[in-house]
Amino acid sequence: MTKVYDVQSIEEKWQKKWEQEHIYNVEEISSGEKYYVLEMFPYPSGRIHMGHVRNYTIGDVIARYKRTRGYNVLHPIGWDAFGLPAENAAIQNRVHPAKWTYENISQMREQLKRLGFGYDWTREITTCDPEYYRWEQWFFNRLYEKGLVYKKTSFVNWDPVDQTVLANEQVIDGKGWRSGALVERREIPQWFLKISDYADELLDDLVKLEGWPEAVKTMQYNWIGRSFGVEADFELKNSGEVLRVYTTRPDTIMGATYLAVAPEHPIVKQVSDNDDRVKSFVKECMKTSVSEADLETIEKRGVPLGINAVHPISRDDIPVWVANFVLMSYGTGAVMSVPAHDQRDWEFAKKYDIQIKPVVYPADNSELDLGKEAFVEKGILKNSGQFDGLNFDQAFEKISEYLESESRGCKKINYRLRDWGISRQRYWGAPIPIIYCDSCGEMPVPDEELPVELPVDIELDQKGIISLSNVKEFIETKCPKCGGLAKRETDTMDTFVESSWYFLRYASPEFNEGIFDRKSVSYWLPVDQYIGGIEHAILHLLYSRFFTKALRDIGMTDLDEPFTNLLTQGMVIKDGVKMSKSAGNIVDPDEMIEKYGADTVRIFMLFASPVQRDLDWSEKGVEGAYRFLNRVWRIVVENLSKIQGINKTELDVSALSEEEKSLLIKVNRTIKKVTDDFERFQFNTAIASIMELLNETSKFNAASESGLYILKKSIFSMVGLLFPMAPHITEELWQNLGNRNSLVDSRWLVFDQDIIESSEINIVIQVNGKVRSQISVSPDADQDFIKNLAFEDQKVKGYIAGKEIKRVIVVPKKLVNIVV
RNA sequence: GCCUGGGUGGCGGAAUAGGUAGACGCAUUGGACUUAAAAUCCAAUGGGCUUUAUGCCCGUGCCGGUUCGAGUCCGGCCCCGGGCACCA
Repeated sequence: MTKVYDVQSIEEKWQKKWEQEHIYNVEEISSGEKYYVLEMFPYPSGRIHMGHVRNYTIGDVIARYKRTRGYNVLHPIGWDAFGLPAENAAIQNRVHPAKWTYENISQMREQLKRLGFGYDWTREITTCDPEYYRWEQWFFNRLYEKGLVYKKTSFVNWDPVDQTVLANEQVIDGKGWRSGALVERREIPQWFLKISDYADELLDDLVKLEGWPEAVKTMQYNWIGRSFGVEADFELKNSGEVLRVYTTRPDTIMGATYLAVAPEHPIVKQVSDNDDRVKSFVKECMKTSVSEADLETIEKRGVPLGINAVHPISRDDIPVWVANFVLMSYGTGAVMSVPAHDQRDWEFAKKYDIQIKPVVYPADNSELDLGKEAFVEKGILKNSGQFDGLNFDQAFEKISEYLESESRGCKKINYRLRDWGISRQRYWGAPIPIIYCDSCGEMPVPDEELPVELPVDIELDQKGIISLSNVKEFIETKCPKCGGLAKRETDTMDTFVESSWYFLRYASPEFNEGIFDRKSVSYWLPVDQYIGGIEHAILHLLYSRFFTKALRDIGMTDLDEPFTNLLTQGMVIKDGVKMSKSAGNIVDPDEMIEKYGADTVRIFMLFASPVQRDLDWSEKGVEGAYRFLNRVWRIVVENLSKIQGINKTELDVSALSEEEKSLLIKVNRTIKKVTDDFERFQFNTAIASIMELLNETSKFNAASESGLYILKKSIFSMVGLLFPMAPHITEELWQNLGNRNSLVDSRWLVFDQDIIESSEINIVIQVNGKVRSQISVSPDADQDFIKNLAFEDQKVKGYIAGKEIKRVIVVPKKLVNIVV
């Protein structure tokens, strides 16, 4: 064994060995339990970044730990390979997206291997491979058959100079990122998946996800946003048409003093043709991006449409406005505005001098002051005719009943969740398998003609842009029904479609008779532990849940939910901001590996911060991790010859010296602590406690055979506990310690509870809640005994002398508090 | 704007069910070893006070509350991060 910890050769040696022995490849076996641990697969952007390193280190530790606990562990990896950056690279570097993507993949694959992650590489998936997206197209057809696919128009960001659709990310301060032109909203036909059909189940099943963070569940709950309200019809005076509004506060309906509709609402068009003011306002409203954050932060503005509507209950005339804060995509695209009881309506009414009519009063009879803000709480109705005196619940019932009896409204459940628009006017994506025939209409591509392959063998144009709408050979096809000339859909699918089912494909990645082998999926799924960034809390996870349920409903699986447990990791921060190319604060993992080794980088990542929280990058911290592993190396080197011959199996604990006993207890406590921490994924404190054990072991002087045995046990324990986090150095040490087996297939360490409980425990004595003294007692000392000891304590006596003792609180095994 | 998470020494963080605030690491300072440096090892390290002690007081973003006892629970505020449906 070398004196020096030779990082590079050790890591290379073990990586080679693991790969040669295919040690991480797994199969379905009938005995024992399976465990499927999965990290969110990477987008092949070029090189691995620290965020990946963190994510995959956490996953690798869990996979290795579970394997030592006897599970049959599936730990796969793949590539989320379609997406926008590949097209940007094409434009910037004139390189074909496919070439760029595959080159990135091979580079990143090597980087992952260099970090020592134990993946089953035989299951590697690449989503831009036709053998992958073929099944996605097949699934699209099933959804189409079930009526879960439909086409409608919706808005996109349009760059009027570049004549292209822009992603929200490409709109900066309302302008196209390359052209700098003011972005417009443009309405185009697009394909949608009816996720709204699953809104109730997606919402109600959240309670079943006990292994998910509350924050993620709350965010999904609010995102789906089920609300109970009322739809009410306001008749338009000019046309007799009905304007339907949705409200969750029907109790305030008598206070409605105007209606507001979205700029895209059909009735606006009728007016804007003859009203220049409305026309220019609507045009103005179209000059924003489609992102909700932008819409919600712009100044609230509106103009009157010049038409009135009849209130469905009071029959009063109220004016109709068009306003930029009303969303066409939510409810009916029209709202009744009650300035007295809604803050946004209040501000709008103040701005445009519209009447404010209070109809709900505080239940405690306190005064209603609408001078500064709206009164938005629920209360008692007044000025509401027949509904006066009712509270919210009563008013909700009576008013909806009344509207229903007059055929002017009804109760309605609404969702904030919108259907999923999957059309992208982009090249680098999976083609949507639809054919348009002039005589037969639109239809899906028959299953036997799948995959509809994305043509890869095409040239970039002068700007580096590729568009499917220019590829004649792709577009022109024949109609599956009549055989006549027909055209293919040129939109591709949102890349979220690929990532919504990849975790199922890992169960049988080579299967070519279907989307997956049912047998394999029922063995491996659900994913026992899913790990990824908190930024995916809503979209990716919600879409994956939707796909899983839809696959179940077409009879492909029995799964209700894809991910049993979810761990959301924080970001990697440097100098106060997220580590990213755009911030210019990237630290290349390869450089760190070269300098300190993969084990050091892994240990730092795990030690610097708890997994759910953001992690501050610090090279000083990396050096600390490196020092720690060097100390581990050295303690083995220095003691190797001493402990080699020790084969003791029985220990007489009562005959041990204090020092020996103390280390023995520490070893057992550390095993317990690290085990508990691993179960909770608290790797930072697990490492801290191994460091404590190392500190105590370094000070230890083995003076007897028992002492040497305890020293050996401590060293073996440290190596075993560190293995899932630092696999290379521990395998090397393990072998040098005379073991023949690999730690990969070893069993997790056990601790002896009796030894842990054999030491005395510390009891804190407080007087009036302040710590004044401490005593040491055996763990089974009873309360009265501890109480008496506390009162006899010299320091305590000084604090309680001459004072009346009001109360004594004894918390077993913790403290005594004397209140005087 | 809406939804959501966070704020503890010089720094990263610990305190698992309301019970010793600051484990472990980094940095800094002093010492040992060395011709010297690096590496390593040992020690000190939240702030203040003076009577220098087995001492006292303050201290977990801010204000208030509950409790024998609050970093932890409750109410109100401030600041920072994540998401907002075409970045992935």
